[in-house]
Amino acid sequence: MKQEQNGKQKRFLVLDGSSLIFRAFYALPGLSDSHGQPTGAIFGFSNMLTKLMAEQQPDLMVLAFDKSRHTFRTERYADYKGTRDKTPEELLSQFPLLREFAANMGIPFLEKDNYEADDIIGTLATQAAAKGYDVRVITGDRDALQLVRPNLRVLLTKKGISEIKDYDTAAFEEEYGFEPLKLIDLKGLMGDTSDNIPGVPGVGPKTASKLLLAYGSVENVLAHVGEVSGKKLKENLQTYADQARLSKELATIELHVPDLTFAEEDYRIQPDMEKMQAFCDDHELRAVWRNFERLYGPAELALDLDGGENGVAAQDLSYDLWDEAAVKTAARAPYLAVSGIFSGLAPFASLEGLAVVAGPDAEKAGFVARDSAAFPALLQLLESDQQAVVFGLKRYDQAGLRGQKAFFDVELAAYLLEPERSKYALSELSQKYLQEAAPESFDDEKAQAVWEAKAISRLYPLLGAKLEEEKLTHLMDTIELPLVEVLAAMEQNGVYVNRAHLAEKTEEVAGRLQKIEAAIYEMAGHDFNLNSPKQLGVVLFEELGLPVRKKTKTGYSTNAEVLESLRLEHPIIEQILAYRLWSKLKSTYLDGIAGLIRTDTGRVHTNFNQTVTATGRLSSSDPNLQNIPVRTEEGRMIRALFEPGEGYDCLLSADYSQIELRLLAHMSGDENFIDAFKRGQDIHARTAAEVFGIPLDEVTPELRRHAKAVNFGIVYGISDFGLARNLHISRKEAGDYISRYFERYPGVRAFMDKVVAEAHETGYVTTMFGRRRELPAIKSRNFNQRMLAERMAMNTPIQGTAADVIKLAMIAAYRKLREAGLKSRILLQVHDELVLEVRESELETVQAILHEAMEHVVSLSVPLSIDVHWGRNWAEAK
DNA sequence: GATTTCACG
DNA sequence: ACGTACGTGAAATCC
Repeated sequence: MKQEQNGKQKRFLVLDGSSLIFRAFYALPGLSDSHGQPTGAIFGFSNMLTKLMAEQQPDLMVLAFDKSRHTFRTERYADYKGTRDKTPEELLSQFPLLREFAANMGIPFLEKDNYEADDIIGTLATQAAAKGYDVRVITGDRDALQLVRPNLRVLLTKKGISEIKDYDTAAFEEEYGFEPLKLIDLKGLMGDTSDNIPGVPGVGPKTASKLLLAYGSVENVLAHVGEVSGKKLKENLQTYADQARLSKELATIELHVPDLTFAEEDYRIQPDMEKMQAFCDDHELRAVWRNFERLYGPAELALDLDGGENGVAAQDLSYDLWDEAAVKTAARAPYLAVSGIFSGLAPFASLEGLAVVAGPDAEKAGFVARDSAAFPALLQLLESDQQAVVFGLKRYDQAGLRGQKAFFDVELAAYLLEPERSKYALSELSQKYLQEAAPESFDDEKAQAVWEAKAISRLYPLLGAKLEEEKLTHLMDTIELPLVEVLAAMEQNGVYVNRAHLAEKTEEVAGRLQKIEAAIYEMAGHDFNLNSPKQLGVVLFEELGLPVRKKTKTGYSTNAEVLESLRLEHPIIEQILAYRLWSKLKSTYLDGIAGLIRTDTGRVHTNFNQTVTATGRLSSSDPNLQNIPVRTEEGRMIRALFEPGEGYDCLLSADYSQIELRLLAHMSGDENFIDAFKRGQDIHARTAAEVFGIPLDEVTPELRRHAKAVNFGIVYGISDFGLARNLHISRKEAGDYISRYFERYPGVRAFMDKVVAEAHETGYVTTMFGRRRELPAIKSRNFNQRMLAERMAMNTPIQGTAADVIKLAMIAAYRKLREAGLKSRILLQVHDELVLEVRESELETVQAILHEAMEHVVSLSVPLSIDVHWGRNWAEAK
């Protein structure tokens, strides 16, 4: 079953020198050697290179560079890459060094008049791939993805240069949904601002993808322009047809650069160790030399081609095709580690097959394809009480394996153990917990699933034991695992958005923006890019001479707070604030959401991410439906676009009243605080009365506002500085507020002190339900970092407990709605609020269920209470 | 990719 | 002396 792949296939690494050196230059601060020669870029670049060579073990290499700005593309279109600034001198001066470095390494350094690095890369890489070499293009430029094909993968540098994403055809298609070569059609339609390729006005990535999905190419879109829906779109496609063709041409990498032929002998790596050492000595690149030595010197890594101890050893990814008897045998295993192959666009999914490893000491992995006779038997087994373990349970749920109690999820386990990690890829968990790296690539998706199932089968006992040790098992079993089913359903439900209404609003806002823009340019005396804080800064603070209130690390600050303070200084400010407001609404909400309405369901299906936040909250993305505007009248019109879908009558919102402060009252046990909530008082007014020493009925709105800010401050981990800044009062006054607050609520002070002290002792804090967050910075000698950690120590137990509570309430509400046989269902969670789609006839019952589920899900020393509102859209449900 | 800005709880 | 409120995600610019 195992294929002998790449056994003798030689590996050719093709580097986009221009792209990588730019990345290296901007990633590293201005290093220089003692002669004053800047060396940051060369340092970063050579480190990257040696690392890459150690990992990739290439046989052949080449470095390609742009020669000059003038190319056959600028010939065709003078403005091509016309927005690029000129290369900084500190970088230019490093190019001769780079040539020298490449020469010493024995790596060919190629540049061609009239062509870009991309074209050299395209020409050599495709020739070599056609000849059967294992070709890998390394670049930071996404354009190169169009080259992906059999034998040719593109490794895209992300996040500076340290992280790399590997694209083969399958990976590309998974992300983009079409074949790599179609990337040029995509650019033809949408253009590319960074290269100044115009594209077709009004066509962004969403529209372009849609058009390509329907018609396949720019030419075919233009040929069928009559069928395209949307009047404006059709018009633009007709008017800008030539521009679209030109854009595609500009985006196409040339694969036939003249006088350039791939021949193996020209690209063998032949380093000159002596020259290399002299070079590194000369420019004080000690770390580079060390890496280089490790690579070619004492010969450890260099000889480690076929593995050894560091995880590159070929792993056994063979498997048996299971029949029903094999499935039956597997049922006797203590658990089944499972990894699925899915199809379908999230949040909808189908299982195409499952790789299975039966328990910790299975002899061999099994594979069961969807069409095999054993598949139903395996599904049945997984739906029984058989313990099953997966990575990323939600997707399985969405593929139909729903409502099972005997599932465990290693991704969720890793999240509970380390909620601050940014990623929980199985490969990383394997590296960290099993000290075993994932293979660089897999022969096919079955081999990958087999590897995953094996990794899961070994991670499960390990992570399970760690959860026990950290007392996180209960949280896992009662909150995170049961919640998966609820989130899976919410994502599939989606929310209906009124498209017609949305389109109208978009037009309206576009018109408004144009007027504001014109007024601003008029006042400024010239056009500029209003979306650029940098250009705006020049206009406001240099040309108009307005006073500078605040600076960012790169220039003048132009945020709303600063602009607000300049309101009376110049009429342009008012307009800029208006522009910011409307352009935010248009780009993020109107255009952003329009692009994510699914044509098959007519609804938007957000992702509810369960392993993102450090505190235990959920997050929402693509689109984020947890930050839909509500605070301003203009913003609420966005909210009004969300309506009940067919078969439903209203949207209902149920939000907790002051849940964080109530939890603080309970957890701190402060009697005064608890008393306020038990009496059902307005907590901010009561706080004002306490802090300012006046009777409750003499609290003015202004005093209440100040007290409210103090309450917020307490939850965030109070500091006089922050409070002063928020209320525009002096730091001393803010300090007085805080000390009077703590005098009146001594239990709160004691609680905060205790939490911080515990964090210092143990290095972590916990919520009421045992969720934990490590705070290593609390021991930092850096004052700022330590203070930040202390504020996190105060905030996390409160925010995290609130997250625990609403998660429990969601599970309870979901179950009760189902048990009652209701059609009404939960659509969204916004941290302290649930949004449901409700039938009028069920309104009473739904409310009763929510009160019960949300208010009585835990028993505290203060009552929990919710406010419920409903209406014909989300804005009315307030 | 990093930075800035701004939307939410 | 230090110089920030806690937790998120998305869009845009400039590199």
